[in-house]
Amino acid sequence: MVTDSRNRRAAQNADLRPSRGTPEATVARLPVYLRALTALAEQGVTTASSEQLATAAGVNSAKLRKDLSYLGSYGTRGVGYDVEYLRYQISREIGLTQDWSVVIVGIGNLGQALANYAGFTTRGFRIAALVDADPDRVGDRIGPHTIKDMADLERLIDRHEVSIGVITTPASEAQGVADRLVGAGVTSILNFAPSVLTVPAGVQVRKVDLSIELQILAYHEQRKANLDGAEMPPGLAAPEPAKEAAS
Amino acid sequence: MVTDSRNRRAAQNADLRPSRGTPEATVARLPVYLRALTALAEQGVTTASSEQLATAAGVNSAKLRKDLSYLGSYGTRGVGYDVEYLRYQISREIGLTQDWSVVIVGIGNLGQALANYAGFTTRGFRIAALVDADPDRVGDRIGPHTIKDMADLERLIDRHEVSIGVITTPASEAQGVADRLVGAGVTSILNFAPSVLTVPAGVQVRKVDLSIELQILAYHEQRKANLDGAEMPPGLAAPEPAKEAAS
DNA sequence: TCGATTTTGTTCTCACGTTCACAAAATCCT
DNA sequence: AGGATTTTGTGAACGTGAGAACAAAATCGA
Repeated sequence: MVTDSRNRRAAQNADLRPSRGTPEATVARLPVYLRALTALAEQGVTTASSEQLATAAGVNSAKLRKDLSYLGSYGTRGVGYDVEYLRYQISREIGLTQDWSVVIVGIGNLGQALANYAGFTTRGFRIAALVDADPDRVGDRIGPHTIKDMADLERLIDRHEVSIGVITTPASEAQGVADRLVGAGVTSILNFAPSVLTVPAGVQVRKVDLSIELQILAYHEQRKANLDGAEMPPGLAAPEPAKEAAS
Repeated sequence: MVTDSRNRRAAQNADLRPSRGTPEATVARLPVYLRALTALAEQGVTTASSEQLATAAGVNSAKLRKDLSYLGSYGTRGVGYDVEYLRYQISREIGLTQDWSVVIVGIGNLGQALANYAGFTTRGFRIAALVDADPDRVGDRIGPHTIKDMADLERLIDRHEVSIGVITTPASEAQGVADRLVGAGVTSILNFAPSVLTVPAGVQVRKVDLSIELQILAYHEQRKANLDGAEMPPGLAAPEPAKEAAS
């Protein structure tokens, strides 16, 4: 049955759930604002205008104001934002006023780096366990943590009420690990393995891919190089498609 | 001269520079397609439909087709895409048919992890140098590389024609390092330090921030938790703004 | 040869995100 | 007190991106 496509922009949910819709793009910037506020607080600044804040966060001030307006009216016209107060409000919005337990799966170079990473143990997150499949590594200590056996994954997740999993295994293992994490009750995954994860609806996955970032930079490098040298007219760049596939 | 009546959305720049504008969102997905194609090629698949490819890349097929159409018409209707041919075309578009020299600055845990990271040394990228400011670390070997002194940064960049710099220093050092990289001719930076970089126009910066990713996950976790438990009516969530700033 | 089938390339529409611009609110100064 | 000044919060315009839908091109089978 086709829902008649005529209620074009009608029935905006603007009536049903107005205030609880913070755009994704905004959510992604809130941590940046939080960091900027923390830096200002450490400098002893108690009040900041949207202009100051925007500069510190590397965005433009209109965007910052609009972003903050989704959380509520926490500024004072003619004055600016109270640094500590806004800091608390953003922390609360993100959910950093409570602690989140994190498990890191795959303690290779990257996993170790993350376990030691200062920003990781910032207030709000607690490393509940480091897990690896290699028996030789189990028992090794990384800072204050001991590497646990992969077999205990489900038990550890349950005992420490882990809701966030970080995958730093090889790509070939990532999907299997994700399945076990989800099966054990994890509902958010941060994936560093270069592989596409399939998870049930309701499970959040974010992906960090180092080689993709590099490739995006390479693309822009190449564009710059082409512009500098011979600016070739568009449409002539492609040579005749030889199209001899390796058979 | 404007033809009067009907050009509402007319005067699209579709006439001036049509072919050379690949959207950023598309560029960011090309590496994903490339990886999917490589995986298919390794399985011996020589031809793939947009549907297959899209599934492998974790996107929907209409988006994939539209993305590929920016590069040109490299598919065959009724058949699909030749895997090897498309792989080459995307590689060329991204700029992976040439080699890019990369310098990594700051060889702490993360820097070491990156230096060893397999995806990093994928075809297209070459680690030209590892650099650290700590004299104790200079001379240490990481795989096939030797850590060089920070003082030699400019010389190394020049000698190896480095165009891409990776910053894995503490946040406090990041801007200074960026300045030196740019001064020495680097035009693309991948920044892992949690700090906002200011660079001249024309220099590309991409940022990878682990704690931000975690915080975004936390936000969604909290939303899920709030929905499960007591769905509080919007507008009542905020307690009275106590607003006692630390004076 | 010609129709049936497959699958691409592209158009159109809608949703989302960004930026501008300005009224509303708060403070400051005379 | 009241006008000038500062700065927020937001409405509106604009631009980019996503997805549905379909015509055009290629193959296949009779």
